[in-house]
Amino acid sequence: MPELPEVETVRRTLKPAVIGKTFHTIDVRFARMVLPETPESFTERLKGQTINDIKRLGKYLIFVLSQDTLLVHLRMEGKFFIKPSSVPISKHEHVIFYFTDQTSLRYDDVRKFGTLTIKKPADVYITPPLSLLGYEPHHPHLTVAYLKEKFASTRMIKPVLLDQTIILGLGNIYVDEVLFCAKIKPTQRAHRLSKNTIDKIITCAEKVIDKAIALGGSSIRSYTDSLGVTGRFQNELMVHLRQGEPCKVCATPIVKTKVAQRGTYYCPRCQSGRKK
DNA sequence: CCGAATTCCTGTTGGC
DNA sequence: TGCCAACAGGAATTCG
Repeated sequence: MPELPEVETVRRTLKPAVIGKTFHTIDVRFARMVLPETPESFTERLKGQTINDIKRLGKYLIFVLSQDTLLVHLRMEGKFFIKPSSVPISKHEHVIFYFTDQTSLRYDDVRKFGTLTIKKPADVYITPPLSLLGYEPHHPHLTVAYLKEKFASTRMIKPVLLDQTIILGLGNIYVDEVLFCAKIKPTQRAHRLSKNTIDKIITCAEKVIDKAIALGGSSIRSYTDSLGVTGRFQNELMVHLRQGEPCKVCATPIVKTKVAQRGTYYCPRCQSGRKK
Protein backbone atom coordinates (compact mmCIF):
# COMPACT_ATOMS: atom_id res chain seq x y z
CA MET A 1 0.00 0.00 0.00
CA PRO A 2 2.25 2.75 -1.19
CA GLU A 3 1.37 6.04 0.48
CA LEU A 4 3.04 9.41 0.01
CA PRO A 5 6.48 8.38 1.40
CA GLU A 6 6.61 5.19 -0.66
CA VAL A 7 5.47 6.94 -3.86
CA GLU A 8 8.08 9.65 -3.29
CA THR A 9 10.73 6.94 -2.82
CA VAL A 10 9.65 5.32 -6.09
CA ARG A 11 9.83 8.70 -7.82
CA ARG A 12 13.32 9.41 -6.56
CA THR A 13 14.71 6.01 -7.54
CA LEU A 14 12.90 5.74 -10.85
CA LYS A 15 13.53 9.23 -12.20
CA PRO A 16 17.31 9.03 -12.78
CA ALA A 17 16.88 5.56 -14.30
CA VAL A 18 14.39 6.51 -17.03
CA ILE A 19 14.84 10.21 -17.69
CA GLY A 20 15.56 10.90 -21.37
CA LYS A 21 14.43 7.46 -22.51
CA THR A 22 12.02 7.10 -25.44
CA PHE A 23 9.19 4.57 -25.78
CA HIS A 24 9.73 2.24 -28.74
CA THR A 25 6.49 0.37 -28.10
CA ILE A 26 4.21 -0.57 -25.22
CA ASP A 27 2.57 -3.89 -24.37
CA VAL A 28 -0.67 -3.55 -22.39
CA ARG A 29 -1.78 -6.95 -21.13
CA PHE A 30 -4.63 -5.89 -18.83
CA ALA A 31 -6.96 -3.48 -20.62
CA ARG A 32 -8.85 -2.10 -17.60
CA MET A 33 -5.64 -0.61 -16.25
CA VAL A 34 -5.37 2.02 -19.02
CA LEU A 35 -9.02 3.11 -19.23
CA PRO A 36 -10.46 5.12 -20.90
CA GLU A 37 -7.83 4.21 -23.50
CA THR A 38 -7.74 0.78 -25.12
CA PRO A 39 -4.43 -1.12 -25.18
CA GLU A 40 -4.09 -0.12 -28.84
CA SER A 41 -4.85 3.60 -28.41
CA PHE A 42 -2.66 3.76 -25.29
CA THR A 43 0.28 2.34 -27.20
CA GLU A 44 -0.29 4.43 -30.33
CA ARG A 45 -0.52 7.64 -28.36
CA LEU A 46 2.61 7.16 -26.26
CA LYS A 47 4.88 5.47 -28.80
CA GLY A 48 7.83 7.72 -29.70
CA GLN A 49 7.44 9.98 -26.64
CA THR A 50 10.36 10.68 -24.32
CA ILE A 51 10.23 10.83 -20.50
CA ASN A 52 11.32 14.35 -19.54
CA ASP A 53 10.50 14.30 -15.82
CA ILE A 54 8.68 12.42 -13.06
CA LYS A 55 6.70 14.48 -10.58
CA ARG A 56 4.35 13.48 -7.78
CA LEU A 57 1.19 14.79 -6.19
CA GLY A 58 -0.10 12.87 -3.18
CA LYS A 59 0.05 9.21 -4.16
CA TYR A 60 0.05 9.92 -7.91
CA LEU A 61 3.16 9.68 -10.07
CA ILE A 62 3.18 12.17 -12.94
CA PHE A 63 5.32 11.19 -15.93
CA VAL A 64 6.01 14.30 -17.97
CA LEU A 65 6.46 13.14 -21.56
CA SER A 66 7.43 15.04 -24.67
CA GLN A 67 3.80 15.51 -25.78
CA ASP A 68 1.51 14.05 -23.11
CA THR A 69 1.45 13.41 -19.37
CA LEU A 70 1.01 9.94 -17.90
CA LEU A 71 -0.70 9.76 -14.52
CA VAL A 72 0.01 6.58 -12.54
CA HIS A 73 -1.60 5.44 -9.30
CA LEU A 74 0.01 2.37 -7.70
CA ARG A 75 -2.98 1.68 -5.43
CA MET A 76 -2.24 -1.36 -3.28
CA GLU A 77 0.66 -3.21 -4.81
CA GLY A 78 1.79 -1.40 -7.94
CA LYS A 79 5.55 -1.45 -8.58
CA PHE A 80 7.94 -0.50 -11.34
CA PHE A 81 10.91 -2.50 -12.50
CA ILE A 82 13.55 -1.77 -15.11
CA LYS A 83 14.79 -4.80 -17.04
CA PRO A 84 16.51 -5.53 -20.32
CA SER A 85 13.85 -5.89 -23.01
CA SER A 86 14.88 -9.49 -23.58
CA VAL A 87 13.88 -10.64 -20.08
CA PRO A 88 10.62 -12.67 -20.28
CA ILE A 89 7.45 -11.00 -19.00
CA SER A 90 6.57 -12.27 -15.55
CA LYS A 91 3.12 -13.12 -14.26
CA HIS A 92 2.17 -9.78 -12.71
CA GLU A 93 3.73 -7.40 -15.22
CA HIS A 94 0.67 -5.88 -16.89
CA VAL A 95 2.10 -2.92 -18.81
CA ILE A 96 5.56 -3.09 -20.37
CA PHE A 97 7.13 0.07 -21.80
CA TYR A 98 9.89 -0.92 -24.22
CA PHE A 99 12.47 1.83 -24.68
CA THR A 100 14.54 2.40 -27.81
CA ASP A 101 17.74 1.41 -25.94
CA GLN A 102 16.77 -2.28 -25.38
CA THR A 103 15.70 -1.67 -21.78
CA SER A 104 12.11 -1.70 -20.51
CA LEU A 105 10.03 -0.20 -17.72
CA ARG A 106 7.55 -2.72 -16.32
CA TYR A 107 4.43 -1.99 -14.31
CA ASP A 108 3.88 -4.92 -11.95
CA ASP A 109 0.70 -5.20 -9.88
CA VAL A 110 -0.52 -8.40 -8.23
CA ARG A 111 -4.00 -7.10 -7.48
CA LYS A 112 -4.46 -5.14 -10.70
CA PHE A 113 -5.85 -2.11 -8.83
CA GLY A 114 -3.40 0.40 -10.26
CA THR A 115 -4.31 2.86 -13.02
CA LEU A 116 -2.36 4.50 -15.86
CA THR A 117 -4.09 7.49 -17.44
CA ILE A 118 -2.95 9.70 -20.29
CA LYS A 119 -3.64 13.43 -19.91
CA LYS A 120 -3.00 16.45 -22.08
CA PRO A 121 -0.46 18.60 -20.18
CA ALA A 122 -2.90 21.53 -20.00
CA ASP A 123 -5.54 19.33 -18.33
CA VAL A 124 -3.48 17.43 -15.76
CA TYR A 125 -4.06 19.66 -12.76
CA ILE A 126 -7.44 21.12 -13.69
CA THR A 127 -9.34 17.87 -14.31
CA PRO A 128 -10.10 14.94 -11.99
CA PRO A 129 -8.54 13.22 -10.26
CA LEU A 130 -5.81 15.78 -9.47
CA SER A 131 -8.18 18.74 -9.48
CA LEU A 132 -10.12 17.19 -6.59
CA LEU A 133 -7.18 16.64 -4.24
CA GLY A 134 -6.56 18.51 -1.00
CA TYR A 135 -3.23 19.75 0.35
CA GLU A 136 -0.15 17.75 1.28
CA PRO A 137 1.59 18.14 4.63
CA HIS A 138 3.85 21.26 4.42
CA HIS A 139 1.58 22.96 1.88
CA PRO A 140 1.03 26.56 3.02
CA HIS A 141 -2.74 26.19 2.56
CA LEU A 142 -2.91 23.28 5.01
CA THR A 143 -3.88 25.43 8.00
CA VAL A 144 -5.97 24.98 11.14
CA ALA A 145 -8.66 27.22 9.63
CA TYR A 146 -8.80 25.12 6.45
CA LEU A 147 -9.08 21.86 8.40
CA LYS A 148 -11.60 23.28 10.87
CA GLU A 149 -13.90 23.85 7.88
CA LYS A 150 -13.19 20.46 6.30
CA PHE A 151 -13.69 18.70 9.64
CA ALA A 152 -17.22 20.07 10.02
CA SER A 153 -18.68 16.60 9.77
CA THR A 154 -19.93 13.86 12.05
CA ARG A 155 -17.59 11.37 10.40
CA MET A 156 -14.90 9.72 12.47
CA ILE A 157 -11.44 11.28 12.22
CA LYS A 158 -9.83 8.19 10.69
CA PRO A 159 -11.88 8.10 7.46
CA VAL A 160 -11.58 11.90 7.29
CA LEU A 161 -7.77 11.69 7.34
CA LEU A 162 -7.90 9.01 4.64
CA ASP A 163 -9.98 11.36 2.46
CA GLN A 164 -7.60 12.64 -0.23
CA THR A 165 -9.72 15.72 -0.91
CA ILE A 166 -8.75 17.09 2.53
CA ILE A 167 -5.19 16.10 3.50
CA LEU A 168 -3.24 14.55 0.67
CA GLY A 169 -0.98 11.53 0.88
CA LEU A 170 -1.96 9.66 4.06
CA GLY A 171 -3.07 6.03 3.79
CA ASN A 172 -3.96 3.40 6.33
CA ILE A 173 -0.48 3.04 7.85
CA TYR A 174 0.32 6.73 8.26
CA VAL A 175 -3.15 7.72 9.46
CA ASP A 176 -2.74 5.30 12.36
CA GLU A 177 0.70 6.75 13.08
CA VAL A 178 -0.46 10.37 12.84
CA LEU A 179 -3.40 9.69 15.19
CA PHE A 180 -1.04 8.09 17.71
CA CYS A 181 1.32 11.05 17.47
CA ALA A 182 -1.54 13.50 18.01
CA LYS A 183 -3.04 11.32 20.79
CA ILE A 184 -6.45 11.06 19.13
CA LYS A 185 -8.69 8.00 19.17
CA PRO A 186 -9.46 6.91 15.57
CA THR A 187 -13.22 6.87 16.24
CA GLN A 188 -13.30 10.45 17.56
CA ARG A 189 -15.78 12.54 15.55
CA ALA A 190 -13.99 15.08 13.36
CA HIS A 191 -16.23 18.05 14.21
CA ARG A 192 -15.49 17.69 17.92
CA LEU A 193 -11.75 18.30 17.56
CA SER A 194 -10.40 21.54 19.04
CA LYS A 195 -8.17 23.93 17.11
CA ASN A 196 -5.33 22.88 19.33
CA THR A 197 -5.86 19.23 18.41
CA ILE A 198 -6.16 20.08 14.71
CA ASP A 199 -2.85 21.89 14.96
CA LYS A 200 -1.34 18.73 16.41
CA ILE A 201 -2.66 16.74 13.42
CA ILE A 202 -0.85 19.09 11.02
CA THR A 203 2.39 18.95 13.00
CA CYS A 204 2.23 15.18 13.37
CA ALA A 205 1.41 14.59 9.70
CA GLU A 206 4.48 16.59 8.71
CA LYS A 207 6.68 14.87 11.25
CA VAL A 208 5.55 11.32 10.35
CA ILE A 209 5.71 11.86 6.59
CA ASP A 210 9.14 13.57 6.73
CA LYS A 211 10.65 10.78 8.78
CA ALA A 212 9.12 8.08 6.56
CA ILE A 213 10.48 9.73 3.39
CA ALA A 214 13.91 10.04 4.99
CA LEU A 215 13.87 6.29 5.67
CA GLY A 216 12.68 5.32 2.19
CA GLY A 217 9.10 4.49 3.22
CA SER A 218 7.80 1.37 4.95
CA SER A 219 8.37 -2.12 3.56
CA ILE A 220 5.46 -4.10 4.92
CA ARG A 221 3.61 -6.92 3.24
CA SER A 222 4.59 -6.91 -0.41
CA TYR A 223 5.78 -3.36 -0.81
CA THR A 224 9.33 -2.74 -1.99
CA ASP A 225 10.44 0.25 -3.97
CA SER A 226 11.04 0.26 -7.69
CA LEU A 227 14.63 -0.85 -7.50
CA GLY A 228 14.01 -3.47 -4.85
CA VAL A 229 15.62 -1.41 -2.10
CA THR A 230 14.05 -1.94 1.30
CA GLY A 231 12.39 0.92 3.16
CA ARG A 232 13.18 1.20 6.85
CA PHE A 233 10.26 3.09 8.38
CA GLN A 234 8.46 -0.15 9.33
CA ASN A 235 10.88 -0.36 12.27
CA GLU A 236 9.68 3.04 13.47
CA LEU A 237 5.96 2.26 13.50
CA MET A 238 4.41 3.08 16.87
CA VAL A 239 1.06 1.31 16.43
CA HIS A 240 0.46 -0.04 12.92
CA LEU A 241 0.67 -3.87 12.79
CA ARG A 242 1.65 -3.91 16.49
CA GLN A 243 -1.48 -5.61 17.86
CA GLY A 244 -0.85 -6.97 21.36
CA GLU A 245 2.65 -5.50 21.55
CA PRO A 246 3.42 -2.92 24.25
CA CYS A 247 2.95 0.75 23.40
CA LYS A 248 6.40 2.31 23.03
CA VAL A 249 5.27 5.19 25.26
CA CYS A 250 3.17 3.62 28.05
CA ALA A 251 3.58 -0.18 27.56
CA THR A 252 -0.18 -0.75 27.26
CA PRO A 253 -0.88 -3.45 24.63
CA ILE A 254 -1.77 -1.99 21.23
CA VAL A 255 -5.34 -2.77 20.17
CA LYS A 256 -6.53 -3.69 16.68
CA THR A 257 -10.09 -2.83 15.65
CA LYS A 258 -11.94 -2.05 12.47
CA VAL A 259 -12.84 1.55 11.70
CA ALA A 260 -14.62 2.41 8.48
CA GLN A 261 -13.80 -1.04 7.08
CA ARG A 262 -10.06 -0.59 7.72
CA GLY A 263 -7.80 -2.49 10.04
CA THR A 264 -6.96 0.12 12.70
CA TYR A 265 -4.30 0.05 15.41
CA TYR A 266 -4.15 2.38 18.40
CA CYS A 267 -3.00 2.66 22.00
CA PRO A 268 -6.08 2.58 24.27
CA ARG A 269 -4.25 4.61 26.92
CA CYS A 270 -2.31 7.23 24.94
CA GLN A 271 -5.28 7.79 22.60
CA SER A 272 -8.06 7.66 25.19
CA GLY A 273 -8.88 11.35 24.94
CA ARG A 274 -8.36 11.73 28.68
CA LYS A 275 -5.52 13.40 30.49
CA LYS A 276 -3.27 11.05 32.44
C1' DC B 1 -25.85 16.50 -0.46
C1' DC B 2 -23.90 13.34 2.95
C1' DG B 3 -22.02 9.27 4.57
C1' DA B 4 -21.91 4.34 4.47
C1' DA B 5 -21.45 0.22 1.79
C1' DT B 6 -19.82 -2.10 -2.20
C1' DT B 7 -16.69 -3.07 -5.83
C1' DC B 8 -12.38 -4.18 -8.12
C1' DC B 9 -8.37 -8.18 -7.56
C1' DT B 10 -5.43 -12.27 -5.96
C1' DG B 11 -1.93 -13.98 -2.65
C1' DT B 12 -1.86 -15.04 2.12
C1' DT B 13 -3.69 -16.51 6.41
C1' DG B 14 -6.47 -18.94 9.71
C1' DG B 15 -9.80 -22.26 11.14
C1' DC B 16 -11.30 -26.90 11.14
C1' DT C 1 -2.19 -31.94 5.43
C1' DG C 2 -5.86 -30.04 2.67
C1' DC C 3 -9.54 -27.14 1.71
C1' DC C 4 -11.87 -22.91 1.57
C1' DA C 5 -13.63 -18.72 3.53
C1' DA C 6 -11.98 -14.59 5.24
C1' DC C 7 -8.87 -10.97 4.82
C1' DA C 8 -5.90 -7.11 3.04
C1' DG C 9 -7.23 -2.06 1.18
C1' DG C 10 -7.40 3.19 -2.26
C1' DA C 11 -10.64 5.27 -4.38
C1' DA C 12 -14.51 5.13 -7.73
C1' DT C 13 -19.16 3.91 -7.73
C1' DT C 14 -23.57 2.73 -5.84
C1' DC C 15 -26.93 2.88 -2.31
C1' DG C 16 -29.92 4.70 1.38
